[in-house]
Amino acid sequence: MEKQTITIYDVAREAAVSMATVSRVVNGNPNVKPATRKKVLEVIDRLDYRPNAVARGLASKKTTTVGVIIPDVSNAFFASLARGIDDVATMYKYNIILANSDGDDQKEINVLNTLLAKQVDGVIFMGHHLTEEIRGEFSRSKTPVVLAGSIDPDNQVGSVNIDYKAATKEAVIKLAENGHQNIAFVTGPLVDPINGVYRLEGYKEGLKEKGLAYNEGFIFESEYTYKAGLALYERIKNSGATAAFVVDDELAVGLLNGLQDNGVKVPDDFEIITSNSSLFTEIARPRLTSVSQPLYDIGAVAMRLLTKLMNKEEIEDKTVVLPYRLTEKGSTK
Amino acid sequence: MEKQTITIYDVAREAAVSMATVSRVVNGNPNVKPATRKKVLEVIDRLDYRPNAVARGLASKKTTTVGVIIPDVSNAFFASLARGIDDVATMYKYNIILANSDGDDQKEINVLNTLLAKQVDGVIFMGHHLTEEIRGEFSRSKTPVVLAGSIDPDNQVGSVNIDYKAATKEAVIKLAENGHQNIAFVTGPLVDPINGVYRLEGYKEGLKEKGLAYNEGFIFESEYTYKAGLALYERIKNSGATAAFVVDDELAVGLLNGLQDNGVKVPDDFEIITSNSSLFTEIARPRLTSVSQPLYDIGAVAMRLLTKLMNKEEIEDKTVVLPYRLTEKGSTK
DNA sequence: ATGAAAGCGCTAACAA
DNA sequence: TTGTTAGCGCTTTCAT
Repeated sequence: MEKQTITIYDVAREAAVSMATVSRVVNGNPNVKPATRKKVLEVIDRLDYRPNAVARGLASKKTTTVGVIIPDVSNAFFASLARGIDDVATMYKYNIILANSDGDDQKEINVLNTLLAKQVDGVIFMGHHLTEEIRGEFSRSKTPVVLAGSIDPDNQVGSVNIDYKAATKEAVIKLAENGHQNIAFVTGPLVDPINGVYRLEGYKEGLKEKGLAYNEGFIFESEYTYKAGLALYERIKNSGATAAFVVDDELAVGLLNGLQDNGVKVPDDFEIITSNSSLFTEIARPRLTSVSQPLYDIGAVAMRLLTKLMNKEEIEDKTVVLPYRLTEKGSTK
Repeated sequence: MEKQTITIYDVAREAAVSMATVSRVVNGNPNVKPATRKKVLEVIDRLDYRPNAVARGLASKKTTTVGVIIPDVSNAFFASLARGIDDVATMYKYNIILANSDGDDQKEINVLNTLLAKQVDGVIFMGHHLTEEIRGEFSRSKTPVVLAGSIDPDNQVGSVNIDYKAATKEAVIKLAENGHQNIAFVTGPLVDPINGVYRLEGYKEGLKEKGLAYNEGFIFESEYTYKAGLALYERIKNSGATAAFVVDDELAVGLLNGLQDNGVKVPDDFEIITSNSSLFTEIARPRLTSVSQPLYDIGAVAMRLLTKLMNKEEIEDKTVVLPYRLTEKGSTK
């Protein structure tokens, strides 16, 4: 025969109190006489009672779980964000349902719908490009949403990012000041406004500030992979570029190895600035100069913001911009 | 005023059928007249009805979510497993609650309990060392558990791994055959039976097979971090070792860089075989020869096994051993 | 093929 | 301080 599950009713009976009282002690409600509380706790312990969170969720309309939509956990960039999210979630007694989307529009929609069906109290979204459709879903549902490392062009939902434009501008200026005239912009998909709008603007402004002309031939759109970076060597070399700002570390390490495997000296013959200061930037030889984004913190702050939203607290500004730094290592002079 | 949530009851009323019928069409039960089904679907569409998974979970005692306990998502090794898990979970209509434990015994227990409270249908556990306490919790609850990349000494729960002993033995033999007499075993915590029992045995057997003596001075226990690897250089050099088998890629790259930064040529003066064939082994120069563990597959197979357990299917063998390969790259001759 | 009705285990008024 | 009693939204017998 099946092991019978212990319910709040069993505890109430054994402790000779009402369910309401048991519920109160379980939930730490102060309106319980210490003696009663003690008695109830004793029974709970004796029966090994574990409150059923699903029943609680149905009754209270709160699940204490949040949905996290991530392109790919096995990507170091997003994994760092995810870790920050989970740590803060745990801190506030939430759990996260983690769902990979591969950045695919349809998967994002599907997964969002199943998360909402599961009554998550909030959603953290990471993705490259917010489609109209998903933004529609966001605004249609009353579940709070926060973007982590992703941008909503018109700030309907909360978001946490760095100032991509300023960071890129600073990096480009540095390369220009090191004497480079031909600076490549090695980027991920330009449909992502982080690349196609903010970073690209920063790149152009940086050039302009140093009196350099913008030239489309120096824009290299690519996947965010090591292999793509390796493969880029040939094209970049042919373009005549002598330095590059790269938006992703895997990509940058690929480019670095592509250059070095072909006898190009870094930083002597070619300088590189990359973007996330991940472990890759430490491992590479030379180590890569990089824009340091506080990835963990972006996740952590996004989750913290979400707790406030879920709590219906007043928010000063739902659009958070975290600081970045330019960390100089060995791939620049 | 609040937007009223649409329930199954609303749909039933509008469609002039019973809740039971609506439930049947939502769940694809064939016992519904096509005309009725059509009518109901129409209303569902019109009202934009979304079934509440929490209510469903309470009524059906199934949540279609599984708990995943992971030491650290931002570790590339575990992230790969997690990705495999999620992909298969999605395939079988499950979601995963992902919880980081840092390999901390107490956190593991806590998180397991909250997962069980949330009525997950199953649990996938990744961790270095199964404490008695957590094994007790596993056997006490009737929720199925599968270990991914972790070993249960007495196979109470399901698990998916590679043959660590054979892999290590093979690697050590290869190093011995390349002429090395002093082969270091660079390992993570030996309390983890994967290291302290299986790999260590493989190491010893490999030495024995090649007529080499075992010497404790060649065992280096370390954290799984790049920094720890870098720091190991000095000790390993002083030990007189001229080759190393390393159980973790980050650690191995650290050691590699430590050696090379100090002028030791790899593989000419020192050979290295590492263990996970992660991207790090590609990025390093020279690229690292490695035991290739199918990380994604370990996760995927673990999740697949869990679906069978949750489904109460008969399992031939709950202890799955996946194949590994020794992939030769540049850090061996 | 369809409906009625009893839960699932808990929270949250409201009363007392 | 404690108890009574409706639900929360759905699934699932059991009838019909």
